Formats: sequence, C-alpha cells, structure tokens
Amino acid sequence: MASIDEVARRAGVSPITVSRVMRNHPNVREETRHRVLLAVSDLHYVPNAVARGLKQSRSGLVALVITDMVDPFFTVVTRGVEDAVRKAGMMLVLGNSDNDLALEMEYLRVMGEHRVDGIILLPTPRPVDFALPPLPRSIPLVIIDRSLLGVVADVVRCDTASGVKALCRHLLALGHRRIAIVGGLPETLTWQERVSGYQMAMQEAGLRLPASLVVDGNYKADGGAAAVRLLMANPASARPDAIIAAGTKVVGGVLDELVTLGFRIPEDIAVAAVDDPFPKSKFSPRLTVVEQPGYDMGRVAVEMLLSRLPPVSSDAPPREIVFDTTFRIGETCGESLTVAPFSAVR
Amino acid sequence: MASIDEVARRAGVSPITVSRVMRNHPNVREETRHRVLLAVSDLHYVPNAVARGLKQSRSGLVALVITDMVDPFFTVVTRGVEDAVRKAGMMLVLGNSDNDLALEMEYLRVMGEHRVDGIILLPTPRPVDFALPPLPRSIPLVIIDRSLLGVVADVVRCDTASGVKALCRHLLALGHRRIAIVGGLPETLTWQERVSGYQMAMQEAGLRLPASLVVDGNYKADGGAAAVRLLMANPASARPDAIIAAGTKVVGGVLDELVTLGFRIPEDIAVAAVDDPFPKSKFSPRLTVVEQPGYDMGRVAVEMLLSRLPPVSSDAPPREIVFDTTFRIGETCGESLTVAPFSAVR
DNA sequence: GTGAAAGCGCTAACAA
DNA sequence: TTGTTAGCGCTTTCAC
Repeated sequence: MASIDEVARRAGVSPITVSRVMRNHPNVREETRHRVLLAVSDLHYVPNAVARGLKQSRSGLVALVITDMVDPFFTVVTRGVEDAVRKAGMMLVLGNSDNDLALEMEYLRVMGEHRVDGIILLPTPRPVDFALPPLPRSIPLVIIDRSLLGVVADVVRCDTASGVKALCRHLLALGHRRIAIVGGLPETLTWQERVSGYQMAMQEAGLRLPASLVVDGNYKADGGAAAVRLLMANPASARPDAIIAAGTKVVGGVLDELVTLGFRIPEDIAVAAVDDPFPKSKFSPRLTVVEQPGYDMGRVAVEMLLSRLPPVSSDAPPREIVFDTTFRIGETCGESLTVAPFSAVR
Repeated sequence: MASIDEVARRAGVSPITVSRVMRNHPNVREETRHRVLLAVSDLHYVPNAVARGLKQSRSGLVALVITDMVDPFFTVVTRGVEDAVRKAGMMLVLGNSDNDLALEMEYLRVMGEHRVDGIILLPTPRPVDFALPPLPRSIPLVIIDRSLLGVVADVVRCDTASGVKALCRHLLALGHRRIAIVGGLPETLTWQERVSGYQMAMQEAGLRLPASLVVDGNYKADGGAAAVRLLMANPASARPDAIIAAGTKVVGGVLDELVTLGFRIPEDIAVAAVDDPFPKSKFSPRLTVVEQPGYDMGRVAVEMLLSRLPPVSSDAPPREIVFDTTFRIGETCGESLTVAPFSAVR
C-alpha cells in the first residue's frame, strides 16, 4: 500500500506537497499538481485517514449507539442520522445496545477509544441516579428520544405527551370511555410522558379511571401481549374498550393477542398506537397513530452535534429540541367502519 | 486527554509497560500492573485506537455498504452483521448507497481511506461490465445477497430461484393459472434468479404464459404499483389471477394498488412475495411468502470476512454460501378463506 | 510555491 | 520483567 512518501518520491516533490494536492490546497502550481496526481494514480495511492486522524485529532467518525435499529421507528432515526453524517463528509459507526446498560457502556467506551468526533445516544433505561462515565476528550454527546437526568448534553426528542393526549381525545370523541394504555418501560421518561398525556386527557374529560388501565411493559411485543391478556381476563364490564400501545413493537403484540383471544378490531375494542410499525402502508390494518418524525429527529441530532464540533465548536449551554407528533387516523378505532379498502381475511 | 506517556510518567514506568497492561500482556509484575492501573484511573486514560490502528495497520472497523437499511430485509441483515462484528470485538461502519452506483463507489473509497479491515457489500445494480476500482491494501470483501460478475470475493446469498419455484407450485396447486411476477430490478441477478424460478415452475406445469406477465420494476413500492396498473388494465380474461412480488417494498405497492383499484385479496387475485415486510405479525394481511434468512446471512458474511483477516488470513479461493428460503403460508393466496383472525376492516 | 523538521500516540523488535 | 529505539503515515510550523 503506497504511502505519501512513495508518491512524493515518484513525483519528485516533498510529502507535504502531495498532502496539499490531496486536500486541494490552493498554493500548488498547476504543473506540480499534475505531476503529483499522475504519481497518485500510478501507485493507486489512497490517503490514510487513520494517520491523518492521529495527526489532526479528528477521526471523521460519528457514533450512534441505539437500543435496537430493527424497531421501525429507530430504523428511520438511524437512516436520518446516517444521511446527515454522510452529507457532513463523515462516517457513521453503529452500535445496538439491546436495552442492555452494560453493553451500552461498553459501546461508549469503545467509541471513545476510537476517538469518534461525536456520539449520538439513544439511551437504554437506567436507574435515575446512574452516572454516565466520562467520555474521552469530552466527546460531544447528543441524546435522542429520551432524556437523561444529570447529563450535560443536547437533546432531541418528541412531545409524545401531547400526541397521546390527542389520541385519547380522539378515542373519547368516538365514544370510548374505558381507555387503557400499555407497554412502556418503567423508568423511561418516554413512558412517563405518554402516561401523563393520557392522564391529562382523562382529567380534562372528567373521567376517573382505575390505575389498572395503565399497564407497564418493556416496549416489546410480548409486553403488549401480556397486557392484553391481563386486561381482557376481566369480566366484560371491567375490560377496556380501547387500548393505546406505547410503541411499534408493543402494538404488534397487542393486535396479535387480541386476535388470538378472538376479539374483533374495532368492533370489540379499539386500538391506537404511538408510532406506526407499517409506515406508508395503505392496507389493513391501517392503524390510528401518533407518529414521531424519526428521520428528522436523527437529522437534527447530527446538526446539533456538528455545531459542537470544529470549525464551529459552539459551547453554548445545552439545547433541547422538541418535535411534535403527527396524528393520523386509521381504521383501528372504528372511525371508518363503512370503508373496506382491504379484504384479505374474511 | 491523557496519553500513554503521561500515564507512564505518573506510574514511574515506561510507555511500553502501560501498553502491556492495557492489553493484558502476561509479562507484567502484579505490583507494576497495579501501579499502572492506578495511574490510568487517576488520569481517566483511554487508549487511543487511532494511534494503535496506525501502528498495527488494523483499524478494528468493518464496513457495511448497503443499498437501504430501511428495507425490512436489509434492516435484519444489518443487525446480523452488527451483532457478529461486535462479538468479534470490532465496530461497524455503515453506509447506505440508495441504489446509487456513484455513491456506492464513494463509500468504498472513503471506507478504504479509513482503512477498515474488511468490507461487506450489498451491491447496487450496475452494468455487467462495470469494474470495481481496486480497494487499498486489497481489503477483504464479502458480497451479500447479490453476486458481482468479475469480482474476486466471497459471496453470501440465498437461493430465491427455488423459493419462487415453490411459491409458484403452491399457487398452481391452489388452482391459479395466470401467474405474474413483478417488481425486480433489471440487471440484478436476484431478479433474473427469481424470474428463472418462476419460469422453471411454469415449464414444469406445462404452462406457456405470455412474457407480459413478467413485469420489471425497481424493487420499490412504486414499481409494484405500476405493474399492477399495467396488468389489471387488461380485459378480465387477460388479467393475472395471482401476483408474486419480488421484494418487501414491492409487495406493499402491489397490495396498495390492488386495494385502490378495488380488487379483493385473495378472492379476486392472489398475492405472494419474496420476503415479508411484516415479519412476525400474526394479523392481517398474513402474506404468503418465501423468506430469506437475513440475520444469518449477515452473520455468516462477517464470519467469512473474519476468516480472511489476521490471525487466520485464509487465502483460499473465494467461497459462495447459499442459504435456502423458508416457505410460509399466509392468507393472501386463498388458502384459508374460512379463517378470520383479524377483522379490522370490514 | 515548496520543503525540512518535528511529532500526533502507539507498539514491534530487540536489548538488558 | 522492564526499557530503548524506531517508525506507522500524516500534517503543522516555520523557513526559504
């Protein structure tokens, strides 16, 4: 593998001149530039970004540590991050923590060893008093989706409290009264936020619902299914007439379990969700959802990160950017029983 | 940011001793090790993987250049790759080429500059005679999902020809005769393979179907929708009675467009697909599909790559590992008209 | 417009 | 068991 010295020798110049040519430095005579480029192509020279990174103390890498990129919402967040990172001329290093705090810490450590220029973190749930170990060179950190108490970092998140509130109002307007909300992970602010949106809407409607209609989970499908079994085991009068699922995976478990138990949607029970596991699909079931703008959240997280990096290197106090959800009416709450866009299963 | 020299000074040893401690080299006295670790923790020392990489000519990075990680099949491939890379103690660098050949080349170049230890490539379609530019240090390359003519590399792919053949047999057994296959991208071997599986099944059944039942696309939703419009614009007798969609995105467009045009599935027309956009879902529409084992394909691609890296560094001739598809019967081909697991839309 | 010298932080090879 | 020397490939600084 040819190095800059070999190129320099072949072109009859010094290494620094080759360096200047490779970086399009203006102060190079046209004829010299030409000779250098010839040698570069002769030797198939490819600059070594590792050596450059060592010298310049910048790796050109941005890390994304996320819980699970397979969750449709996070997939889109990741894509938004990747596109923005590429447009900034950098590369994305990816790690899935799988909601494992130890693994997340391990990733942060290794990302630190690799001297990534910045880290975007979608944190796994943790004890509230859990401190983030110091990152090398105090690498800039942007937290996405969830907040982390006691950590100095920019935050990009979405106001799902309002979203869930809107969802509840919609369900109430449709005549539903015993509304349940299920599947979020205790200790996460996102779940607390969604529950509080739910409670605000109930209070506003003057309803006092039993706490048993709020069922914790783990943001996964099995938690949604378990919640359904729990709720629907009640006598008919004590069952919910609507269920709000806290996330994309949860809603899958909820729907599956309701189907398994023989309940019809929306005739027997309405279902709504935060985020759509089947975005862009026109066919059944078209879920009624509030959606977070995952792609833009990823994009903006990168922008915030870049503003903390040279040549900008803002040291302004941490900012928090809060997106709004989008409300999209589907068919799982009974709004459009007269429409039959899909008849696959009869 | 503390360097190894500062740690050495503080611990009263030489830098190489610190290096030995950090890498758990055996030849260090317990007492010395202790002193070093103390200094490490005092100074919050984090080894610099960039410097180490420069010295050792290994970056500890594996690149995945993929067309679009948002496609559910590729999402899972990516996850399989990431898990395997992490287990090997390395990091994943990710790039989405978006089926843009120039962007793919650009990614390969930059990955080369960063001296990634290996590259896993899910190639974007290209002219058959398109040559891959040389990678620096001849970085080991594993090609996944598609093959690339004229490139020396290991390949991991899936026998979708057999899968599609099985799908056709199934449709034929159910009484369908005018079977169409739609949505693959011309010039890709995957599409040629799927069409050939289709043709084998038809031949086997003694059917001679018009070539117009094979409709090219771009592996995206709009291509599937366009194919449906084209096919269903025919008089009823010339329309297909079954459509096989070539991929996860295509089947979305196919279903949507059929619904929009007012066709019922499966009463009016059967639909089947290669890969399931809604994996693991029990509710409607449960698609009849053949599935590729994306996670394992990603995992095995990494294993093949590792076998080309030190300390193994096999230089055996290129290998090709071919997975089988899994056949899963759903409800979109009319197999279970009597079952009604989901009634969201009536 | 071009180059010489020095050093980023680390580790391989060899020496003690 | 520990240290010395040298150098990975690049760019910064300063000189010419």
